[in-house]
Amino acid sequence: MDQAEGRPASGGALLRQRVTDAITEAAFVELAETGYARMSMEAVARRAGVGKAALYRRWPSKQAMLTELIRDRVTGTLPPTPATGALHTDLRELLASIRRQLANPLLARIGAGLLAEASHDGALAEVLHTGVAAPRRAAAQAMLRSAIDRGELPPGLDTELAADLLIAPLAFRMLVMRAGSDDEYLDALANATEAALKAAVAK
Amino acid sequence: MDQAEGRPASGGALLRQRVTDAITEAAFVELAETGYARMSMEAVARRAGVGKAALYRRWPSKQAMLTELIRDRVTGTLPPTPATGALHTDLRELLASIRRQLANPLLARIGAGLLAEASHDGALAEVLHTGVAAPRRAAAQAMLRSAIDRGELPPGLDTELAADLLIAPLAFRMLVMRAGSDDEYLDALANATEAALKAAVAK
Amino acid sequence: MDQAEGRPASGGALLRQRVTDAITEAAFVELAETGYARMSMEAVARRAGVGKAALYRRWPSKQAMLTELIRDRVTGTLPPTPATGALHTDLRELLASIRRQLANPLLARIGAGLLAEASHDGALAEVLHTGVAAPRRAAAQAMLRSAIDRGELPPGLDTELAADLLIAPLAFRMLVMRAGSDDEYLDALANATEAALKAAVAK
Amino acid sequence: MDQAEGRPASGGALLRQRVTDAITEAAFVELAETGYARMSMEAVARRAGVGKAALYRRWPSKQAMLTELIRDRVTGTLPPTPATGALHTDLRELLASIRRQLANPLLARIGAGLLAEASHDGALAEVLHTGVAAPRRAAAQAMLRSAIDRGELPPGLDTELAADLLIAPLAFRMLVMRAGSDDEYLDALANATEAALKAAVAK
DNA sequence: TTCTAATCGAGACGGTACGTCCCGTCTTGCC
DNA sequence: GGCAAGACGGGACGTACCGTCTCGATTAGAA
Repeated sequence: MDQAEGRPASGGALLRQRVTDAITEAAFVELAETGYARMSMEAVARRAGVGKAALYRRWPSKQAMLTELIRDRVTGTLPPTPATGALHTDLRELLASIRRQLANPLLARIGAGLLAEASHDGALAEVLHTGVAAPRRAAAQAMLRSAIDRGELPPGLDTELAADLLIAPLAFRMLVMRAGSDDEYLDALANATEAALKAAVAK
Repeated sequence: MDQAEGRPASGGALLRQRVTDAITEAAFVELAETGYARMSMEAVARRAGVGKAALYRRWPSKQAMLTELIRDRVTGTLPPTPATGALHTDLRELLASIRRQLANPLLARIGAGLLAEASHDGALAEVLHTGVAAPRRAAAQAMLRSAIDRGELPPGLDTELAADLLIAPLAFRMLVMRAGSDDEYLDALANATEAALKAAVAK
Repeated sequence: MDQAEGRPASGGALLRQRVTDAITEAAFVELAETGYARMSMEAVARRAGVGKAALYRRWPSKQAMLTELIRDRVTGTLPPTPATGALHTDLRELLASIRRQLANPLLARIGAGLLAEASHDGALAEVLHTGVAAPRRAAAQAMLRSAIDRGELPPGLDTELAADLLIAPLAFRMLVMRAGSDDEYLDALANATEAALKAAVAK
Repeated sequence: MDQAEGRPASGGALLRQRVTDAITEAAFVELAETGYARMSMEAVARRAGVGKAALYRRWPSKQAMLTELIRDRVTGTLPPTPATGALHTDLRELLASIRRQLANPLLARIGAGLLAEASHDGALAEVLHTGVAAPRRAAAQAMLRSAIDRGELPPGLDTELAADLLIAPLAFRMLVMRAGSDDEYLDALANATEAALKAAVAK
């Protein structure tokens, strides 16, 4: 799944970067146009001006290609963890950051398909979990720990639950309900979430 | 899309209920086994012991069939709105009810696929919104209004936001993160949500 | 294959003649329009304003229906055997008669299909042989016997061969080659055939 | 319809001869077993061990495939024109040659179907006319011209009519009547035909 | 610089599923 | 019981992709 580089072998040749790039580019365009499930390898190859074999030389299957492409695109673009020095402003900033990320048009088009595929494709599920969800949860939890250190939140805070409270309402609204959220909504949500966090102590 | 009943004037022939039932049954089994996107009409027909034409006589396409099947299965199974007389117990009961619904194994298998398909299929999106989401939100909001009437929540409550706070954390966790939730999680979540609701006043 | 009439049975009812007629009429129109092999029972029923079952109540299959229809239409329409009192004029008249029959537009459309079907359908082959070919050969042979009696042809004439010589050139030309034949052609053919017949003595 | 050879400019892929051969082989077996009209592309593909797409890559439809297959099989197998130096022996030899060709078991099975299809399919009609009928008529007419040059036939011979007289009786008997013909029949037919030819002068 | 082997574009390959049409049978309710 | 209408199981039609394979024509590392 990662043979896109390398091969110092004997008389051989390497997979050419230009080709890989053309495929990647074409694949994201196709993804955006037709969605995760409907995208066809033939269309990607055609758009990239490339033979189908060039795709299958790089990835063993359509799923694997998409999984890797998603991973590479999505990983490493983690926005900075808010650190304003106060829980309420940190919170408000985190919500704005989440909104910004979820408003990405590609994500809007293929996000749901990604989650659907992940139910059947362990590799993709893993990518999404460790590449997307985990770092964001970790950032949120770091933010919460700062607040605990500052005394803004009780030391007994259940950070697992707290991360859900922080992320879920906005993520669910945008990803699943496909509803928008204006600044007022975020303000109100920040207030409510702050209250929730203060009550989120483990038993 | 709903011609399974009704009479085209005179002398005509009706779609037979037994066949419709066999197809419906087979379709759900296939859905559970292979998921929303991978399911094949041929497999459904084969399993139902039916010709492919019997499917296409009822629905114009695979998408239409699935959309209608989902609608019929999912609509009308609305659990009762909690009405214990106290916000906290209502809340706890609603969370338990949501967990029960989301634990449905069929839903677990095809829920994500459904959401993915809905991004590209307006009819399905509509079905999911008006058939699934809207009644549940309405029930949650009715519950909240009772609490307002009893003075447990402020009259200025933003019920739109409040519904998100009620439903999203658990739904997101189970549907998207595919994580479980034990009774302790629900207890703690109920506490935190109650606090959030009390702070969820519109600006 | 012959149940189109009859059935004085117990409390039953008879197949209605009006329906049979409508089907027959429609079948010939469809035959003429789409040919023997392409004709569809659904189209016949539709055109006749009749249920498909009405067809299958009368005939066990598409082939059987066509076979019987062809038989009924084609049998009994035998033109009179020429008897002018002289071989040459008899001959010329017979050729004109053959040309007239083969110029039938329905025959032109479905004749070849009929022959093709007959290769795979013994019943149809039988119908065509005993209903169409045999009586015409018999008439030709009667004509030849008159000529022998008059001394215009030798008594040792091979009437089997002679019938081929009489019928085949024109029939092959029109039926298989789908070529026309004007009066001059028929005149010349009559001359040549007369010469051939005089030489057609069995060894 | 003929792209089985040739190169589409550069880098492309060719239809593989082995596959084409397997399909051709399978198609003729199926043709012989089930006839022209009943033959199915799925059965051909199955028997050839080939995907249906391999067929449709070569020919746009079932009809086109059969038309081309027939053309290729039937064209170029023209037997030599008799040239014994005497009309009577030429004639006898030509009849024997016709009998030999029409006794081909494949032809016996699908010949009629071919003619039937030709009524509805101009391409096939053309193939049969220019590929099968025309060269044979031309050969017969060449044979007749030699006889004229030798003085065995009158210079005013109507060669169009003469070709009919030569070919039709035997062809009609075998192809349409599906009757056999022994050597005695051919001897007698040769005698009669020779007499007919001598009388076949244009008006 | 020449050799040489893997990569390249193109697209054919065996398959599977799509949605359509027709076969011959069966079902429904009316006459 | 026949009738019109048309649903039924089945099977072939011709199309679109899947992932693999084949073909000459590059192309770049090793000699």
